[in-house]
Amino acid sequence: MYTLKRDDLLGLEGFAGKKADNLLASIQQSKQQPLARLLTALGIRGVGEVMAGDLTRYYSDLDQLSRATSDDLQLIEGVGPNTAQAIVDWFSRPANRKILDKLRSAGVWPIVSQETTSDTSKGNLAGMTFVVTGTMADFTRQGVKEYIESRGGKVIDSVSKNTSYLVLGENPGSKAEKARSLGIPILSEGALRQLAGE
DNA sequence: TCGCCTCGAGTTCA
DNA sequence: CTCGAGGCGA
Repeated sequence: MYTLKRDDLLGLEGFAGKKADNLLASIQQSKQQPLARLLTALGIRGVGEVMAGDLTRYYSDLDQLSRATSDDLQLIEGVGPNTAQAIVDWFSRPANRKILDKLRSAGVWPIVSQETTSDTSKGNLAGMTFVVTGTMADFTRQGVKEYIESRGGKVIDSVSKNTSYLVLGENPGSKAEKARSLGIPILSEGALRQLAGE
């Protein structure tokens, strides 16, 4: 694999020393993403953001995961025969093994990340589950999620009777209706902050 | 068999 | 962002 050199950049217009250094540093930085993030990007059927996070709690790098059998995987909460098989199949494909080789030789080989063990025992929202619908004024969706999770709450994306609160924004979808019919308490953005103790 | 939850793809809007 | 499909656990 060809590795971009600092001198390559210096030949380009507009790339004086500092800018070149910044770019190279930025590229290096991009290789330091959490394992769960890379796992999601592999495109294994049934493995999205949440599943990937769960998997990294049991397997701390791709080598370990690639050696897992279907039975091993099914011991994990939320992983059944179907998903387990999809994972085993993915790692058995020669084309995918090549991808892994390339990642490894490019230095993209994350091990388990710092995050995710967000202990749910702390924070004002501990033990509560939230569903967010509509658009928030002061938050991006990711932002609301982080806000809630950092205070011990959990964010899921469909309303059920287990949902503690529905956080309602502008232009809500069908979730608002469902929450109402289930008698789920509805929170405005401000009410959420209040509940969180702001 | 059913309800809950995640995934994944389609839509809409700035 | 929404919403339907389908996997998983009970």
